[in-house]
Amino acid sequence: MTIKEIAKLANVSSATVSKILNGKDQYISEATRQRVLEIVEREGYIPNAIAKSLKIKSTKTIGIVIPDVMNLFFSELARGIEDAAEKKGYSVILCNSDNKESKEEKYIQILQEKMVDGIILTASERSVSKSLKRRNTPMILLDRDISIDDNVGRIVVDNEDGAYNATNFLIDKGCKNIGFISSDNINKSSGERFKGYKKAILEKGIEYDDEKIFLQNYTIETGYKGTMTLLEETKIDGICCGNDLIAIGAIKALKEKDIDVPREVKVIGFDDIQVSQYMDPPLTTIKQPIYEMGEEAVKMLVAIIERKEVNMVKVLKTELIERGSS
Amino acid sequence: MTIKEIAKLANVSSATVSKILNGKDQYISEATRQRVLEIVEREGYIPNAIAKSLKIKSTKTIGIVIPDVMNLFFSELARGIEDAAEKKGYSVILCNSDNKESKEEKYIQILQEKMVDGIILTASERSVSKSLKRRNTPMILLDRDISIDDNVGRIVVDNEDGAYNATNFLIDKGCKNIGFISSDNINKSSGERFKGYKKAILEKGIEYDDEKIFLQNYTIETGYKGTMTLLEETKIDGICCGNDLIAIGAIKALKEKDIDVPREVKVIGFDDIQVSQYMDPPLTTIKQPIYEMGEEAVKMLVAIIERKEVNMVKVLKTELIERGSS
DNA sequence: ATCATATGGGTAAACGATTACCTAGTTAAA
DNA sequence: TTTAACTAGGTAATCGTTTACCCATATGAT
Repeated sequence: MTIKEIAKLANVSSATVSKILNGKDQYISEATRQRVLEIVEREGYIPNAIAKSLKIKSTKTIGIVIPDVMNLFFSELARGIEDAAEKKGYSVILCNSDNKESKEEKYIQILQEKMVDGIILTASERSVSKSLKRRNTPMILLDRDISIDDNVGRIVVDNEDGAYNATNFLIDKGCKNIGFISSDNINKSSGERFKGYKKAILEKGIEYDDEKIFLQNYTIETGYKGTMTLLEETKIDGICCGNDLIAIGAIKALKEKDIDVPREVKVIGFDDIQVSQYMDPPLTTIKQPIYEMGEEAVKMLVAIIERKEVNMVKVLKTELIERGSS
Repeated sequence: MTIKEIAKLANVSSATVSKILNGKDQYISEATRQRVLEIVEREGYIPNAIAKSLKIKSTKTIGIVIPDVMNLFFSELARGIEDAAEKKGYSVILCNSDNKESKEEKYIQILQEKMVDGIILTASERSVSKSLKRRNTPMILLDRDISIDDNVGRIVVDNEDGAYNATNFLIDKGCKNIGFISSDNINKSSGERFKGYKKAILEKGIEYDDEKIFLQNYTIETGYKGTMTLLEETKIDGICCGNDLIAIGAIKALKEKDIDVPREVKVIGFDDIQVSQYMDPPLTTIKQPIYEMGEEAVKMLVAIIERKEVNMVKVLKTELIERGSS
């Protein structure tokens, strides 16, 4: 079923059908309008958006590249993006990069071939210089900022401030030996959180101690391993975690060692992913407005696509959520 | 940059460029091949897949419609799908239906307009009759089976068997008063799990008691509310939960009531979502091969797209994972 | 010497929409 | 009565590929 066949059935030209279907029916009589619409309905005609896209040079589709939808943080981002996109009439193509630059580049290439109107990228750890250059598709960097001078939008959170507040919170609760477990800081957000941690302890006159730092990945396993390592090598009464998954792993390790949380060791996370509140003890954490970040990314991207004036960087605030783990 | 411009730069016709780019270069000299490829590289030419799709009538894209990517179960499904799709050269468009038939129908319409090669649907609770009829896009029903006679593929798990095993496990552990909390059973999978539960207790001579049943949603809240309700109205020493989220809510409620899990009340979940093992106590559950289900859905779908012979229904097995909650 | 086949490419018609421009009749204004 | 403007459509080029054919020339077989 094509628009031509519909046109034939209705005894009009395909132009007329097209105009009716697109609401450009100012100069179409109500009679033919109804007739055409009825035939469209009766025949179950489905417009071919591919053909349309080819002509109008817009696919009403955006691509998102994230490390892994199974990670609660990214799935919430994805959800925020999809919801906002749907409201604006866009579909979203989902790509999981597994934090691998190769997959990331491959996906960005494919997305451009598919002529997406824009791309939202939560970058893997290293910069993706090649595919990002000579790109003409609008792009937003979400959460993970990478240093490229290119013309991209950015949605980030004040990571340093968040970690600073987290650490201060632990200090105020009486902690004197605070560990820091996070992703290794070639990635910018983790680096900023580390800075916030350091700033807080130094300000309060606590000595910085390399042995209290464990940097690996943003995973539960890292939290577990990191805590076990810190426990062996040094004395701690508080752990500032780079994200909630790490905090979950940390608590698991502490429990196994029969160390009471929060009495003996206090733990604070970062992100406030959905399950955090259901952990035992419920996680105290620095809440990122994850869903909202996704939404903001879409808003900025669509504004760029529509060639509106926009501020190319938006920094969102974090918020400390006190629960049971500290 | 179009193929024609590349052709002009290389002093060949666009047909030649197209053939080279698509590996149909049997009758192209190595010299021109190299020359064209170099120009393509130098100019950063990106093929327009939209134009290609229009011509070859295939978009190498599939659509997935799930209730909510933020739900761990569905995000794992989505990941399984995306990974398998990528291996087969397909991209995936992600749609969240929020369990609403209206959104579901809207998305299915859009996906068809975008000429996806196939659709994977985890249906919302009620049947989506209208948009599923007169469809000519291949479709797989994943996890949630709905009764349509139409020509669709199906990937399901043996839900009845899983719940049967779960309940039997609780009985073998000594439970005599087993509650059942799940989604209300207009949706088929929950209905089957309920049947498995009932079958198990009746077989062991335990009387069926309506008061021990609480059916609402597949959410943490339902688990919490359901447990509180059962605790008030009746006596229980075991809870068979329709999924892990419910189990998480149940444990939360039991802890609040200072009831020890698993000593006083044993809890078993269903799904084995990622975080289950990190709960306290770690969840005993009926593991569904979630990721694999996503993969299988893609395999079946691609087989249908490529017009291969396939069995239109695949039933996967569950497995009991014993952890700390029972 | 002739014919068949392999080699290296080019021409142009699709694919299914959109839309700038055209036509022709009707109304209204001058 | 002429003309401008509005109404209700139609024509056909175009978007960027792919691919069924077509056309040479070269090579080999008979």
